[in-house]
Amino acid sequence: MRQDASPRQGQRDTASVTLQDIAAHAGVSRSTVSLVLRESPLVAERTRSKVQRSIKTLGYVYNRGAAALRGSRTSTLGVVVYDIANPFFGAMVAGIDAALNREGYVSFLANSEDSPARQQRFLERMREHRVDGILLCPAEGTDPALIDTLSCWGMPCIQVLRHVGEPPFDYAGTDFHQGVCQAMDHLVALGHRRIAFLGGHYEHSATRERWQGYRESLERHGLTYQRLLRSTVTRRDGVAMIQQLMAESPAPSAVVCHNDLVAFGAMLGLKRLGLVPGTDCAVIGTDDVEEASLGDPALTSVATHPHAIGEEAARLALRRIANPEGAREQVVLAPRLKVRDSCGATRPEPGATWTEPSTGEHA
Amino acid sequence: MRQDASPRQGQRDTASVTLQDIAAHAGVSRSTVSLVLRESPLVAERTRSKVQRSIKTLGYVYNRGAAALRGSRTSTLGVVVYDIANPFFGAMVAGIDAALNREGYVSFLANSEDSPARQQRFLERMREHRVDGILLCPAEGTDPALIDTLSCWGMPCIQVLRHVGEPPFDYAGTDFHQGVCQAMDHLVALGHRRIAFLGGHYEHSATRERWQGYRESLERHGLTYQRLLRSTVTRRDGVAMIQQLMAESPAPSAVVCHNDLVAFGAMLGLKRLGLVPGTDCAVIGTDDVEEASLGDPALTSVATHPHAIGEEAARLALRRIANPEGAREQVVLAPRLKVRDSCGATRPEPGATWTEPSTGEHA
DNA sequence: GCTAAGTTTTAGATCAATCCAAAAATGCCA
DNA sequence: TGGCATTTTTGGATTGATCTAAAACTTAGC
Repeated sequence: MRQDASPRQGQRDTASVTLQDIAAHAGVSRSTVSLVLRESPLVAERTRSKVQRSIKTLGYVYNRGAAALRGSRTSTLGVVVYDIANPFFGAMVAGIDAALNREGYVSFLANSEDSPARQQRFLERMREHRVDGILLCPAEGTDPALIDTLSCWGMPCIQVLRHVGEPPFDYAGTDFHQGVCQAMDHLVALGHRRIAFLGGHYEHSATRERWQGYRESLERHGLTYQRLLRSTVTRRDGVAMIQQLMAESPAPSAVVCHNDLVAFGAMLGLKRLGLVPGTDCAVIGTDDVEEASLGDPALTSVATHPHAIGEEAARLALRRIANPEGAREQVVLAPRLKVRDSCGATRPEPGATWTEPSTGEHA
Repeated sequence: MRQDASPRQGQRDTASVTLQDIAAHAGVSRSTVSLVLRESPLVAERTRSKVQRSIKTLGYVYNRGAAALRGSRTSTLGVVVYDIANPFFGAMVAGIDAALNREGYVSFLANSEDSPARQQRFLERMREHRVDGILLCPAEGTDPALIDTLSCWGMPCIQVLRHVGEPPFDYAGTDFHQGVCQAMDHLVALGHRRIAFLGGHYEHSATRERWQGYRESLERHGLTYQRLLRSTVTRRDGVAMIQQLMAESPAPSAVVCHNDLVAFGAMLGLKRLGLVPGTDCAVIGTDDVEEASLGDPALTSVATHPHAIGEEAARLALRRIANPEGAREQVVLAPRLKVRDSCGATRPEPGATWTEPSTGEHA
C-alpha cells in the first residue's frame, strides 16, 4: 500500500510515511510516537528507542504543517527589510539566520523596496502562513498604526533599525545618536569647527536620531557653524551635497555622513573638485561596511554591527514568542568609531591602510 | 484567493474565523466557500458575491497551512545562498523576491556560509515544511549526490550560479566562460600579451568555467604567457596575488580577476607597490558590483546581472513546480563587459560622467 | 408535465499531526 | 494477593482546509 508512487532512483519512497505508519511498525499508538517525536519525558526508555528505530527504518519526515495546524507554533518567522542588496542588510540577515538556526526556526524574507504597499502585502501573506512573529525594518512612510494592527492580529513584531508608532514597542537597533556624537567628538578633538551633516531622508526614526546627535554635539561643543543637508542616501547624493557645500563660503572642514554610501560619494565629489579627502575636508561615514577600509583614503566610519543587530533582533523575537505578554524590550547596541584615514587623523601612507580583511566570496 | 479584508483597528478577535463560520454566516456549505476562495468558475455569481460579503464582514484570514495539508502546494520555496552579506547575493535575492512576489509565492532564506552541513540541515528543515521547491547555490564541497537525493525527496531543485552533479539538471546562471573571454579579447585588443588570471577556489563549476575561458582565450590569441593563481576570492587574496605577480619577471601587463573583490584587492596591491592600476597594470573584475564604478580608478568589470539571474531562477522554479516531469532547463545569461578606467582603455579625465567617475589624477 | 442534460451545491472523508481524558500497566507495601 | 499511587500508553476528538462523488436545483425539449 506504500509503493504507489514510483520510487526515483532505487531508494524507497519515503514521501508519505506518517505517524500512523510508524505506530504500526513499532507496535504502539500514534500518540506515543507523537510524544517520542516531541521528546516528552513521559515515554519509557524502551518504548522510545523502539519507536526511534522504526522512525529511522521507515525514513519518516516530520510534517510541520500538520503539527502547526493542531499545535500553536509554526517555527517560522517573517523578516522584512527595505533593501536586501545593501550589504548592511545582508550582514543583518546573516545574523538573524544564525540566531534562528540555533533554535530550529526558519524565516521568510521579503524586500519591501521601501514600499509600504509591498510591505503590507507581505505581512498579510505572513498572516496567512501563520508565522510566529515578524522582524520588521519598516518601509519609509509606514503608517504608525501598522504596529497596532499587527498586535491586533496576534503577531509579535520586533522593529529593527527604524521604528514607528509610540513606545512601548519591541525594538533592536543601534544608538545612532551616540554614533554621530562619537564622530563629532573625534572631529572636534582634531580641531574642526565647521562640521556639516550629510543626508537623511524624510522623518524616520533612524534619521531623527542622527540629526539630534548632530545638533546636540554642536551645542555641547559651542560650535556655531551648522549645516544639515537632507537627501536620499546614495553615493550620488553624497557627490551632489559635497559639491554644493564646498562651493559655499565658508566651506565646512569636515562632514559626517548618514551612511557609508553617502560618505563614499562625498569623497568622490571632493576628488572631482581636485580636493583630497582627509586633508582638504575630513569625511566620516556610518555603518563601517566592508568597503570602508578599502576606500582611497580608507574611510573612517561609525561601526553599527549589523550582524549583531540581526542576532539580537532574532533573539528578542524568540523571547517575545515564548512570552507574548512580557514587557516590551528595546535592545540598542553601542556603535563604535573606527578611525581610518578619511578624517585626517592619520597621515595616509601607501601600505598603511589595510585593516579589515574581507571574507566575502562568491561564485 | 486572498481577501484583502482586515477590519480596521482592533475590533473583534479576527484570529479564528474559519470556513465554517463563513459558511454559516452566508448560509451555504463549507465546500462552497472553499470554491469561492479558490475562484472556481463552478459557483454562481449570486452565491459568490454573497460569500465574498461574509468573508469581508467576518474578517476572514486564509489558512495556508491547513490548505497545504490537504492540497498539494504550500506556495513556499526554499532559497540557499552561501554568503548573503555579499551584495551580489543581495541583488540576486531581490530578483528572486520580485519574481516570486508576482506569483503569490514566498520564500525561506538560508545562508549556508559555504558549509555543506548547514546546507543539509536547512534542506531537511525545508522538507519538513514541505516547500514546493528549492533554489540552491550549492555550498563548496557539496556532495553531487545531493541533487539526486532532493529529486528523490520529490523536491524540485534549481541550481544557481554553481552546479554539481551530472546533467541534465535545472540551472540558472551566467556564462562565466564567455565573460572571461570578453575580458581577454578586450585586453588583447588593447595590445596586452601577458595576461594573468587571479583567483578561484577549489573545483566548483563557476571557477572551472572561468579557467577554461582563460586558457581558451590564450590559445585562441596565440599567447604564450600563462599565469593562473588559485586562491580564495577575497580582497586580501587580491593584494597578495598581485604583489607576488609583480615581483616576477616578466610581470603581467594585465590581470583578469575571479570577482570584483579580488580586483579591488589587486588595485590596492598595485597602489601599495607605487604602481597605477590601468597604467602600470590593467585590472578587470567580474560581477560589476555597485562599488565597481566607484573605485580609484573605476573598475572595468564583466557584469553578471545578479538581479536578472535571481528572477530567471525563480521563474524556472515555478515552471518546474507546475510541470515536474518537464525537460530540465539551463538558463544561462550573457555577461557584458563594462569598460571603465582600470583596464587603461579610457584616459582618465576629471569631471567625467557619474557612472564612470575618473579619479586617477589624484592618486 | 416529464425527462434528460447541464449547472450548482453539499455531505462526509481526508490530510497528518496534537491535545485531552481516561485506560492500562507497573510498582510498592501491608 | 489486593489496594493504591504512579508511570505509560492510548483512543477519539480536533485543527481548517480540500477532494470526491453524489444530491439538488435549473433549464430545455418534446
